[in-house]
Amino acid sequence: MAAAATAPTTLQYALLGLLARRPLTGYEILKRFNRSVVFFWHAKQSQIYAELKRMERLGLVTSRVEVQRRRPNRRHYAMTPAGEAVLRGWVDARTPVGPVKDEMLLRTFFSDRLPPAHVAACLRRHGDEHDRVLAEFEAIKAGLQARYGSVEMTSDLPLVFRYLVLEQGIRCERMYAEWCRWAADTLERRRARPGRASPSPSGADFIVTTAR
Amino acid sequence: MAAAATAPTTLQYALLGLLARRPLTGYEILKRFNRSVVFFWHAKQSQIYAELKRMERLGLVTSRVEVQRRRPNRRHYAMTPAGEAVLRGWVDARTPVGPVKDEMLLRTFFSDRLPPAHVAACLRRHGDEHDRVLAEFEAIKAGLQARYGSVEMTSDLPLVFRYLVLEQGIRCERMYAEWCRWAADTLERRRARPGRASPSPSGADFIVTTAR
DNA sequence: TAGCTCATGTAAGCGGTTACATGATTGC
DNA sequence: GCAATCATGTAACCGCTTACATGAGCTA
Repeated sequence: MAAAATAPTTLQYALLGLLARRPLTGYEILKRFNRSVVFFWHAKQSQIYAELKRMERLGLVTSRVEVQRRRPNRRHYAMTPAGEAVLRGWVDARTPVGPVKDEMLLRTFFSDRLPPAHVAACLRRHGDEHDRVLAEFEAIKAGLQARYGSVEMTSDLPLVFRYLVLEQGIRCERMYAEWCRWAADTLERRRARPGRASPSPSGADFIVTTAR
Repeated sequence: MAAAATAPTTLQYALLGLLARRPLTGYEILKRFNRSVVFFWHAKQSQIYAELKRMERLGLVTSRVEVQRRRPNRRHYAMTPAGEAVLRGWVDARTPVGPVKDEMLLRTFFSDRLPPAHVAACLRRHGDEHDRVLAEFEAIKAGLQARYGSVEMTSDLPLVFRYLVLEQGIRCERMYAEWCRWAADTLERRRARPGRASPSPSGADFIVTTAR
């Protein structure tokens, strides 16, 4: 039951969260992870199995092997009291507004050497991608509502939280798709105008004003 | 001029993008990076310096040292034709809709063991954080507009692209802040109702329907 | 006198991806 | 017969963070 000297990783919290309701095998954790958590926190199979092992060494979970005859053996994991304490502490903590990594924005930022009409077309294609994801999310929402009723109606608390994060996904995809279209429109509207190469400031950077 | 066997990393594209206009010293690259690119692609100083070295070995950039008397020596980097080709190829490529990592959503997803009123309060606090960032971005936009005119008006193409990505940041922060408030409202509205612990489905996961 | 700017680098370590290995069972 | 499912693991590698080192000059 060696106490964790270093702060747990986010993935550990995710796995503890999945184990919070009841014990699961590694494979079950993997499957559930890929059907729920993966939409907002991704990890590969190899990392998940490795992390579970590590968590056992840290005393956050315990495990036992079940021997099966016609199937590969499987390992059952259960959360320890220490694990539960860690999970509770984390859920209750503040979330920092972490730094962004968005390759599309980076690409757009450096797209001034391409013909604007072409960039506009790329933006529209990207917007279509987000529309597709959006449609997927909305289908999931519709499915949930059909089975269990709306957020307001259900008496199932965990379900409510699933609704909340799902809604964030929907809003995020919608926002991104709309931005793509708006950006494409803006570029194309400009095309009608003069639109010379680069006369004025340009060397100036993103930040121009404000404290800090 | 050894050709790159492995695909360049995104950070390399970012650095090439900064070098595209004119040669810069490592320190200048670092400063510009932290005033523009960092808003949508972050990297630490140590990584940037190391990456520039690596890019020179790969033939994407060249460098020469300038000896200074009253200041530390500095290294000037310039993009090679190979680097320019790599950059052009990348800018013109498709962007995949990369996987998400959002600790706030993960935390919310597993918040069913906390009192809903408390979770609502956390969500509001988080929303305030995003409001703060939003205000910062809008101040930057206002500053740009005051100096160089609106997106529609400027004849400076690179500036247009700065406007575009800035707008995405603004929309993203606004969306997030609004979602936080909506989620908090939803939880609080539920509190008035019965709101039992967990009778019905719960074990069911995120995905309930749809193809794939 | 303290602390910031200029200016570049190295080293340890971790989080995460890619890829590989195994092999019976079940469904089309 | 072919593919997918079940079920767990290891090993190499890479991107990135953290931390440290240096030291002159300028500004409050």
